[in-house]
Amino acid sequence: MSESKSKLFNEEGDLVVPKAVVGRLSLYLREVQQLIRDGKETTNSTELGKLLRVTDAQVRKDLAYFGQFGHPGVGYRCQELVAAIKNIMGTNNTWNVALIGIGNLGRALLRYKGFHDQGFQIVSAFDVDEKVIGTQVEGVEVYDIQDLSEIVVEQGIRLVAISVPSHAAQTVVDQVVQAGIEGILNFAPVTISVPSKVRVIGVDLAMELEQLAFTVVNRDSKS
Amino acid sequence: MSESKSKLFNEEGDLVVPKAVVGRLSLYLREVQQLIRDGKETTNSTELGKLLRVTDAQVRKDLAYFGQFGHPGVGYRCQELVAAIKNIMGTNNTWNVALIGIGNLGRALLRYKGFHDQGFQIVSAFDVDEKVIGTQVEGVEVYDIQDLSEIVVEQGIRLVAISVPSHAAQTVVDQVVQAGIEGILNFAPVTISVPSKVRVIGVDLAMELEQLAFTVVNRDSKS
DNA sequence: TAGATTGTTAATCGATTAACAATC
DNA sequence: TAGATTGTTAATCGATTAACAATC
Repeated sequence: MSESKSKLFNEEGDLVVPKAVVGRLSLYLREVQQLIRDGKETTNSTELGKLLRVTDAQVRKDLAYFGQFGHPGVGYRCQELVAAIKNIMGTNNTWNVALIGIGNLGRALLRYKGFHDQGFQIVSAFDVDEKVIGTQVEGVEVYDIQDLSEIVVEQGIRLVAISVPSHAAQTVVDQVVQAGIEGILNFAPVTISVPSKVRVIGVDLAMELEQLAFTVVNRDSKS
Repeated sequence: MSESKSKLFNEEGDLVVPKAVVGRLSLYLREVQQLIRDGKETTNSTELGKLLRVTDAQVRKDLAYFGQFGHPGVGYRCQELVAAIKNIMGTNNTWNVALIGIGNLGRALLRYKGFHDQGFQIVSAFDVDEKVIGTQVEGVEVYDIQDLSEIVVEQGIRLVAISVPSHAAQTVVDQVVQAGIEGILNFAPVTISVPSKVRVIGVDLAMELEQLAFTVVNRDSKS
């Protein structure tokens, strides 16, 4: 029954949830996971609002886009809410991820422990450099990027992280798209072109510093 | 004369530019820099809009928050526009940045070439591990974090990047704030508390993958 | 039951877009 | 001059907030 997702989409098949809401959903998840570590059983929209610096109404509205997870008079049970948000984000099961580009950043990503806890596992790595192809980095095999299509199918990989030099990014993206990848996390500081069916999120580290510089230079009176 | 910035602030001293505009400003900068590399002398709001997938009206309005950089009938001269945006972002001069936490990610950030081009230089690194204190990584000296206040003054450092384990993040942040740092780029996947005068931008890599997973799972009909 | 807190509607606020006179 | 494109105003659209009946 295709009705199960009906609230998230309108008649034209467009996602009806504001993009900002999805961003906050990840933040709610992170905070509630922290509350659980702190030993809390339940939370509520006021508490979550304070943690994220949004209003309580915003918290309730954000969550209500996806269903009814709260208990009037009680609040939200932490474990329940975590399960619900993971379900929405699609991270209740682990995603196999491929890493493309074994430079400095790529190696750091391979060693990064934070992915696993949130349901992501880098299961294979790819490069063009013959010196690294065939080796293992952090227990992850490095393959020739030419073998991408094959390995992707073999290992059920739907997402890739790309950490190649900017000049190589579009070529790699084309290969990745060709291999049937559905989502790309792009660390190269360039805009890449993909068919509309493929999702892209770009992370530009220099740009983040730039945004920080702006907020420091154009500081206003309050937070 | 405090009138020079008057357009960006209202009577209460609050920044009057939508946050989303500042984000796009960095994207305009990146695109125009690319256009220059491609040999283009001028661009216009229609072209920039297509590159960023926003309307031409949005481009003109965004830039107009900060002044008049365009030439009716001509468009925007690329070099001029780059200079103008760098001026707005505060990156027309180089920022000295300190890196805190020399783990996997920290080392990758030290080696990352992309910062320099956008006006950022990591001039010193800090850790608590005696084994790395006193060594150099990529030509950058690693200091004891206890020496932070001293070095920060010495080297004119106003921004730091923090890549320490989550459990250490808040302690490090407190030290950083104590040392008079004005802006923090936080790679630890936790919310940190700072006085309102200090700016923070958080980069949570697992969260980015999570956002990507969401867009893949809840794919709508169009881009 | 009384108190707390949700989910949801209506009102408010802010951001985007369309349109066009001014300019080169 | 005719054509192109800006900067800006007004109209539209979308997101946030306030308020409250429903619920535990």
